[in-house]
Amino acid sequence: MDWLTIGELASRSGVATSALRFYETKGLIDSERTDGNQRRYPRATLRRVALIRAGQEVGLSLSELSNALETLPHDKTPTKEDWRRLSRSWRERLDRQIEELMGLRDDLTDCIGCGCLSLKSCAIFNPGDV
Amino acid sequence: MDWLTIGELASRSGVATSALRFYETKGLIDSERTDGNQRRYPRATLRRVALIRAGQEVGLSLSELSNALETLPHDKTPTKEDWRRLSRSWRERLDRQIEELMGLRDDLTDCIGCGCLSLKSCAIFNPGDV
DNA sequence: GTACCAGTTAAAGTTAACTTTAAGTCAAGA
DNA sequence: TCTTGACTTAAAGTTAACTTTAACTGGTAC
Repeated sequence: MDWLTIGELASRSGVATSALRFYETKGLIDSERTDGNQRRYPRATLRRVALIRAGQEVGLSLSELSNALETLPHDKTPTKEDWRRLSRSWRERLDRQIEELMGLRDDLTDCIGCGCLSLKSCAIFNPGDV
Repeated sequence: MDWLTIGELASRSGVATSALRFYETKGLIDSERTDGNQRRYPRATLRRVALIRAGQEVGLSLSELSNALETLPHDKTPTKEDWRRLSRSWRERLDRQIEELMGLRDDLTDCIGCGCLSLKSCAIFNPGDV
């Protein structure tokens, strides 16, 4: 197995070293140390970091990600089942998010059409569907 | 014209009084004062606050909103043209956001289908389309 | 051996969007 | 008059997700 320094991991993942250290304090990733106390990451960490960034895109917080990734192995490739489970739940989340934004867009479109200067009847102005 | 106290504005808009005062420090809304130094808001502020919340939903920051609202009258209903301009630009923003999320969802769907354990070829793992 | 870059740590700083706190004022009801 | 409850302010606190800083160590090129 070949190991990555924090600088290598940073440049390959596009995530700053400071962020990687930060992730480590949060338990999202972990590392071995050399004799000189430097971090060395297994290759699988590259994937793990990519997952973290993808998860953030989906709108997950680091602590939610921490829970989600808890079930995945730190030092090797996750199984198909691991990945299937994760990606399915993220997809559902994305679906909900898109749903929500599209609803808002529809409301907005209606408003453009109608001029929508009535506070009482406008969907945008009455988010709780009053 | 009848005026709203900060408490009334808060309960009608669903925004905390502390947030309303905060908005005022940011110049997003403004108020008159009574002899006893209490804030009184014109009715139009209700709409303005609703616009702020809607804008936030669309993903705008308060400072972006501050710019967007700068062109609107503080103390009366915006004209159709004011509103048309605003809602159109917000709609475009929403379109882009939805576009982006749908792209991510497609990638994710592909990944579910393929098991997607290859770091090299996976769209999720290679956000920059590598 | 000396320069220099990559790495180490703990602690403080950053930004957004508020909330909380503390200490005080004002208006209305019993 | 006394007591609430709604209001006022400035200043400090909160949370997330990091970044920056300062002071130090380790490894490599010349």
